Amino acid sequence: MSRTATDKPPTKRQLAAEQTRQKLLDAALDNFSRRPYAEVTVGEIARSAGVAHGLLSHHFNGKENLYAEVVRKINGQLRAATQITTEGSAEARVRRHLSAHFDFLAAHEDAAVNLILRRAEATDIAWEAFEATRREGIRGICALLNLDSEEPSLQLPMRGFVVVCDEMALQWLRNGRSPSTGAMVDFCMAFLVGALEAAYGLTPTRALRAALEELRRGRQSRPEAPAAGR
Amino acid sequence: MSRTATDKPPTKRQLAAEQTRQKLLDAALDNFSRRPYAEVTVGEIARSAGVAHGLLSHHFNGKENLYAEVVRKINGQLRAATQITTEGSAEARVRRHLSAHFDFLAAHEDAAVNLILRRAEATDIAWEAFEATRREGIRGICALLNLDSEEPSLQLPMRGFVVVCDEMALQWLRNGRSPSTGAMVDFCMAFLVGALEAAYGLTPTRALRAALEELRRGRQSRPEAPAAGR
Amino acid sequence: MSRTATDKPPTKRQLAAEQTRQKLLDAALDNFSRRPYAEVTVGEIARSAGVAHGLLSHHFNGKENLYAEVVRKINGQLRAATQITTEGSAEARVRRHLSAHFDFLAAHEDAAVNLILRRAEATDIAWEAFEATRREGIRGICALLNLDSEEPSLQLPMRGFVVVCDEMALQWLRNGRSPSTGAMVDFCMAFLVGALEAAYGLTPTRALRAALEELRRGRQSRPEAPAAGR
Amino acid sequence: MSRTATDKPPTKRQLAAEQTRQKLLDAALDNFSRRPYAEVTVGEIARSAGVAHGLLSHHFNGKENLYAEVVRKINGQLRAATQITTEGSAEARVRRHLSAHFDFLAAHEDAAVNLILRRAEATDIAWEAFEATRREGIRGICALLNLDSEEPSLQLPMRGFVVVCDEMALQWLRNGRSPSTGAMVDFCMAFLVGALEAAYGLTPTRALRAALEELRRGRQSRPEAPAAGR
DNA sequence: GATGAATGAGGGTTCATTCAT
DNA sequence: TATGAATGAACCCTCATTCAT
Repeated sequence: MSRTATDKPPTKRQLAAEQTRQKLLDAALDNFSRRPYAEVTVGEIARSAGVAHGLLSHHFNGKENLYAEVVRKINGQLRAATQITTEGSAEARVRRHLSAHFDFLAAHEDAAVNLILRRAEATDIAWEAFEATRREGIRGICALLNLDSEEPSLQLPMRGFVVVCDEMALQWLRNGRSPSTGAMVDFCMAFLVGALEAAYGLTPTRALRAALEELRRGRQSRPEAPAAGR
Repeated sequence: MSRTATDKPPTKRQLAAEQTRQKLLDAALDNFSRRPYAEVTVGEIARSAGVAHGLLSHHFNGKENLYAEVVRKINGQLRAATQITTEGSAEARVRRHLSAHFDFLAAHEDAAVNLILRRAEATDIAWEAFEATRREGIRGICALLNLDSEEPSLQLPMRGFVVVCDEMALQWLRNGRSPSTGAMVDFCMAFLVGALEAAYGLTPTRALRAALEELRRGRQSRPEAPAAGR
Repeated sequence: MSRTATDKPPTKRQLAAEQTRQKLLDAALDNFSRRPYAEVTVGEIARSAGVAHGLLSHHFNGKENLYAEVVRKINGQLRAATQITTEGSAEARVRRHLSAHFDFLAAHEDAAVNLILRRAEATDIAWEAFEATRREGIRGICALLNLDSEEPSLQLPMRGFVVVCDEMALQWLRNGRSPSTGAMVDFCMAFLVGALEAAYGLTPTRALRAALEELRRGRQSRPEAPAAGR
Repeated sequence: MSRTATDKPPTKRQLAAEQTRQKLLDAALDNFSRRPYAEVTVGEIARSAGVAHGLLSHHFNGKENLYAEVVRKINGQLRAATQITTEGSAEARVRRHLSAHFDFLAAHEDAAVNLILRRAEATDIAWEAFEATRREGIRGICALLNLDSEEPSLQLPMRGFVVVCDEMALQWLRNGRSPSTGAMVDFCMAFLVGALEAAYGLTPTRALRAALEELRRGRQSRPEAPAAGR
């Protein structure tokens, strides 16, 4: 499917075909961002892309697969955008991660609402793509906190956490991005603590305790935020 | 829906009509519980109900409205099922509320998954119904904690809270209802604290502090749960 | 599906619906008579019938079924047209039967060519209809000759016989119906003798011998036909 | 097909092209043997052949022509396979011819059913190929019997004869090749007599009488077969 | 000669809704 | 109120063919 290292250099035609594929993908991203799956027709997508609608099946083997590809694409972009540097404390890095997350969503509002935050079921095949994004999000946060994202007791709480971030982001976008990104991050951090405590309540591990203390320490060093529970 | 305050006793025809309406509503609830909106046809619903499909438009003015009605119905049932007695502490009552919530979801699994937890957008008109449920859920929790659900600083965190409960419930149902309802409630309570702290972080009100202390008090009296933040 | 004796008299609407059904059926018969299955579109049929094309699926559940219905219809007509009186010798009755057969084919030339003589496979479901016609044809001839059409040794020869009649009829229609119907019948009779002798060769039964003698007797009493094998 | 009498030795490219052509032709024969014309796509054929589907139009000028070519090819093979030696009486040679016919059909069952016996109309251009086969078959039999296959009075009966052989062969293949080839040949011979008598009935020529006597003589010398008309 | 990307007409079917009965 | 025949827009997909490379 993808060209390997031993491939001959792509010919002009292959290049053109790839371009067409991208045009279709972009057009689909655009359309699916604005209207629900069922309301977007392949004809519209092809028209947006300026190509014959038959090409859609040629390149993507049907509307469903194209949709899934779109979801994968936007989520890949999200993942790339939330890769953050390793500087600073874990808490600081989580904050930067979340901040980048919100920035990305704000920069791709339509796509964010319809292809990231609201996981419209659409179709089985796309569902997989949604799930992958979610798992990836959890893995990212866990890594920053030195937690094992596969740990069973973390599954539910972390899922809850990412979902809470998404839902709040959704409302935030609807509200015209108020309150500030910083406040949104604060909210998320509070929920993150809640999530970890939930997990800790079920199975109190050393790693969890360390992560929680890390988060608390970070919070205290930010004087504008009230000390927890005091 | 229509009969006014001057109500004459309903004629036989009105009675029969109401029965037909209910048959359609029940059939629709059943069908929409099992398949996404777009995959359910009015023909199927009418067939399930054993009536002519033309009646669907007659009684509900179209598929969309019927769907919204279905969402309203199931959510009304949910609301009724989570009305709890006023005994005990606020914390205890919140727990009972959540417990009842999970029980209801477990008892109506299909409907829960498709009509409550996953707010398939479906259509603008149904979206309203989903939103109403969510608002109602928030109001319920707030009332138990003596909080004003209209308070702006509570909007986002509380939305996050209900959403987190729903998402975890969704996974829980998928997992065959493991872990126990009690553990699920614990999870939710931890997130509730997180939500309130998030709100308190933004605008520290007396009511919030009281609610938080209430929750902490409750938690301490349940020795198996670890003390917060230690 | 069909109304039974206890049915209430059909309402006007049922009557109208049945009329529509017939219009569709007639239009389909006409179209399928002129062009092969694959070249006839449902749109054309509906247009010919002067109704919406959606009705085609409504009444017949798809093009394939409509086609099969058409085949059944024309073959039913053929069967009706070849019911002959019981007067005369067996040989005379067979001749009348064949004569009627040719007359019918000539009167419905297009349909005959495409829906009777050339059993375009079209589709599994239509194949059944073609087969039924053939079986019926065999049964008819056998009955006239006091033969058991289920007799295994008769299967192949009789199949061959009806097929030979059909093929010759096809050429006959192509030739502008020359030679005369009488000559065509003579041809068929000769093949019928061939068929029965083939069967007799394999399993010489009394019934077969009787039938053969019957045919020979008939032939001798028609002086213009040459005595066999002299 | 193209290279003329002045033939230079074929270049490598011509050779390769011819190979491609053959690959395509073989793949097409295989595919058309298994599914009706309309259900076979050029893409499948090209894939089977392992070449680009564009080549199909290049080499054969379209699907229809390729199909006709396939019919010609298989029928050419059939013709070759039924060339028999000149030993023995006319009757014996006819039998050998028919025997070879059945053997070939059995050895190429799929192709036989779909490309020889059942003359699916497919398309005008293929029809010609089917007709040619049929004419050739008639000519072959006539030659063995010293009959002029162009004789008008023979047209219809002989057509009937070959068609009867084909139809019985079709059933025979469906029945798992029962009864034996010998019995099938017997059947055919009986029909051949029927055909010739039909022709003789219309126009009693010396050649026909000779042929009939030849066949009868052959039959008598095969004691297990009952004498005709006794 | 060979490739396969591109075309786009054309297909059959589904389905929510309407409306005469 | 109930029926279900009728409508026809809209859908996605298939596919033979073309043609630049």
